[in-house]
Amino acid sequence: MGNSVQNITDCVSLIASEKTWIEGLAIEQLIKTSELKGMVQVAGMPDLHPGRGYPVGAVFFSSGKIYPALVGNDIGCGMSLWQTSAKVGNVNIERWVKKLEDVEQSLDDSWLDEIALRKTEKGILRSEYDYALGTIGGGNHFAEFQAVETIYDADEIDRLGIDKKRLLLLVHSGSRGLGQSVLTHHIAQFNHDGLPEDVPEFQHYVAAHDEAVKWAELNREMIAKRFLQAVRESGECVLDINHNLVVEKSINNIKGWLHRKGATPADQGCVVIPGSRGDFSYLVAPLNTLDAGYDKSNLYQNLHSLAHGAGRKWKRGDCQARLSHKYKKDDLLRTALGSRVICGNKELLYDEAPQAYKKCESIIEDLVSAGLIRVIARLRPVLTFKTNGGCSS
DNA sequence: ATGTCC
Repeated sequence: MGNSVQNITDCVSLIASEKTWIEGLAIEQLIKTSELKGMVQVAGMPDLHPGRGYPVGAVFFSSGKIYPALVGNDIGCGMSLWQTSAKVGNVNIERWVKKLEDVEQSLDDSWLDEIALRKTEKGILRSEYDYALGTIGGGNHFAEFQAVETIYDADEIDRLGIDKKRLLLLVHSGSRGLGQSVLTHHIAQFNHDGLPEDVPEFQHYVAAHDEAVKWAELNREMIAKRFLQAVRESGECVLDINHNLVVEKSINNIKGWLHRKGATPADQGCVVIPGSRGDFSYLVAPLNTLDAGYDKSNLYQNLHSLAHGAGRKWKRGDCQARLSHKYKKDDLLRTALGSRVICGNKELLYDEAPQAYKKCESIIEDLVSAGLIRVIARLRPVLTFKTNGGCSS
């Protein structure tokens, strides 16, 4: 395990083997973040890459104060995995492509009762962004139908209620404009400064944050339901995990705040670590402290977290220049794994191309050799939906 | 990341 955990400083660790390439700027950002007041320990995951000031694919544990800017605008962003009723061999993908034409519009009035009910059940009061419920958004967000390619742990697959003959639906989205508004409100008052636990704004932020997390969960639920309705199938949620949020946590007897910025929880059961749209995703089981032989010092180093994806290799905005000589727009609508891509936005088509990401397998290997996960299954992309919005030229 | 900025 030791060869996949690098101790950069006393309070900065990196869960990655020496052979995993990580951009220098991301490490610099990780170290800089560890120097914030009240910061106890930070950890980079193998998918670590630079963000705006702070790195993505990292977890930050602080004491006495929280840093909303570390969580960022997309509070509650995460992954939902749904089991669908569709049998893998029975699906005509091009027919589905046509059926998914309208899934980007606001949900129509037929959904109003269900939205009202689910908001009440989840305790969501805010309604300014209801028009965005059930929409994926841009960036790296997507909804992807996947087939179970290889099973490594059939018992766990059964426990999760997964039928390998049927397609899965993986939804990656967050709190859209709502989370953005929560961050903007904080920045307007405090810039990037943290909030000490004893100021009233601390509770205000935490309350707004927690509501945005629930809103993001409901957003993924509504996305899954509308996609299933569009292809005339049913489905059940297998798991839903947030990788962008701050939660209270005691680690090694220190009570503090765990900020996750693109870092999947390792303390909430099985999770999906998605590859790029042209790569496999992995269903994995985090190994917890109860597992024999688990080194407690290692638990501290990964701060109860795992990678949230394959990790960017190329910067957004660079990708079109790097790829357009070789791949025309239409070439990117199919992947090397034979999957189909829906994405009418040319910029996203290039920025989210598989070539812009590391191979997911290398991220998984690092987590396995660090002793942090066990692989349950490998999932193959069948149809990836990205936003059609924005420029389509 | 964002009914984003042009």
